[in-house]
Amino acid sequence: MAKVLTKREDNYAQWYNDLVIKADLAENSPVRGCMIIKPYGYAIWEKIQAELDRMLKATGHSNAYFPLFIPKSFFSREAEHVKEFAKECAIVTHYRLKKDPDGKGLIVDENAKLEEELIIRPTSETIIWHTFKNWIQSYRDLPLLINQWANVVRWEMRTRLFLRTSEFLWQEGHTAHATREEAIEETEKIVNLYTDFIENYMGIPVIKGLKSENEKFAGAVDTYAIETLMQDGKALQAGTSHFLGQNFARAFDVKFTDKNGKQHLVWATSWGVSSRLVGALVMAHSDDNGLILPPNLAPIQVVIVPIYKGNDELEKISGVAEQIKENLTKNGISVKYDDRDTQKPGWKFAEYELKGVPVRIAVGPRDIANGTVEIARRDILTKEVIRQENITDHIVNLLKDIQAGIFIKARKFRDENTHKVDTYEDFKRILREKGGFILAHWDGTSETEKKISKETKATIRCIPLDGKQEKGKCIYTGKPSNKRVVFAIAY
RNA sequence: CGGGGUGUAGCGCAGCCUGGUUAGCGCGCGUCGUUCGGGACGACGAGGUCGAGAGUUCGAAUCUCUCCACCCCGACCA
Repeated sequence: MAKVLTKREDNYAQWYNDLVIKADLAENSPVRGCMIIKPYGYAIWEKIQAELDRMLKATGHSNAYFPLFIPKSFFSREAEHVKEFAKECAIVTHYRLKKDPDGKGLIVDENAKLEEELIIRPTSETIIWHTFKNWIQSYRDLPLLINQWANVVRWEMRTRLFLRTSEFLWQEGHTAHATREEAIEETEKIVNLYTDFIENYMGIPVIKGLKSENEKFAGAVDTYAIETLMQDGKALQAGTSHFLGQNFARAFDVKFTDKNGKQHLVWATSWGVSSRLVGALVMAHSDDNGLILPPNLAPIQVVIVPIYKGNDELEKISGVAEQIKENLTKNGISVKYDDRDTQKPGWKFAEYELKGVPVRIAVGPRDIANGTVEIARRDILTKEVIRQENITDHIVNLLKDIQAGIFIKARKFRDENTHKVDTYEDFKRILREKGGFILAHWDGTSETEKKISKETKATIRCIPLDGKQEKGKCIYTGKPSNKRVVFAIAY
């Protein structure tokens, strides 16, 4: 037993760290707060990317690329924006090094100071809106629907692999529209697109909603968010979509001429999901034996492990295994046949379990004699023996079952850990004893929200979009409220 | 930036308090043999500027001082 994980119930945070490292997803880098994403972890990110990219293109968005560096002056243009991001920016001040005259190392060449410092993008609204000014003149140029896949840097105090790192990978969409209604429609379209992706590909149920004033994006009129619940009862924001109103158009003077020759400021949105989703995927489904990956995002969906003594046996087994692999591959399934003789079967079983491969097929001498294979599913750890001739259909259906089962299990967990409370005492008790999402009435003021968050660490995750209107009293102030909001302790 | 802690082989650690041959252990790694249906076993082997610098001493991983790095807890956050 080489790679044992901390048990979730002993220390959930440690379990997560162990898992990310032992499943070869990522490791810490020499640079504080930054991670090295290893091939297996990156393969998951690539699956996420590929599907989202397809969905975004299908809804009319085009990819482009904007610079990593943003002139400092761009930042000051939008007041709210600068206020929020100023405290976590990395800044480039010089462009040259020179030999240290006193030693062997290198030092910054003070003669190579930049006239205007460059900020490493924490997000790209400013440089994009600076550019959009030149791209947009007429209503004929609208809507403008741009996405970019990029890295960004936010100088974080405390970091955790995938969940919060100083540098992370994401996609950021930036759109411009002629009307307010159209921009809001775009903002909502993206929230729904993210929801579709996270529920149907990642297998994680979400709550869609609006952010409160305190929690919304700096520079946005409204922020829509999708919130997910992790196995330890903490919430994780999985994606955001912002209706920016005319704030950035005003700051960067982006106007268009309408059909009647009149000039108007354009309406904007921006939205993104990040490599944090990999962390969500790990925390939402996995168990004490390792990762559990939904088939739709698993880099390897099926692994075939031969069990043999000697080359004669291996040859026979390989004949069967290669045939199975070929048939599955024809059905669009990604299969790995692991015939390495450097590792034992038991070692391979444990390794693929740790890495969350949804289905394992074992083929040994008994199977050759009987015309069977052994099939093990990762999510519920069951094994069955089936006839070789039925295998392709069986696996196709099994992968569908696993995908559905993972989602149903996560949804059941989410539902069981969502509580309605009507008093502040119950609120604190549930938070302490169970965690999870708490649906409670709130008087709508930032002041109350801040007090609750200071006293309990719980924040308003969102004001649900599909929440029913319901008369009630704020759990903190007793003032009237007509809708419950979602509270939780969040990542 | 406050409060706590840790730096010894690729990884995880012991040794330090009470200085003394050649600095140990587990995992991992290499070779050979037996194994192979849930992380095999045995034998042999390779691998170290003990975070850095200065000091005390006949002698420092061990004592003293300075510096550096990282981790955990708080304030910030996708």
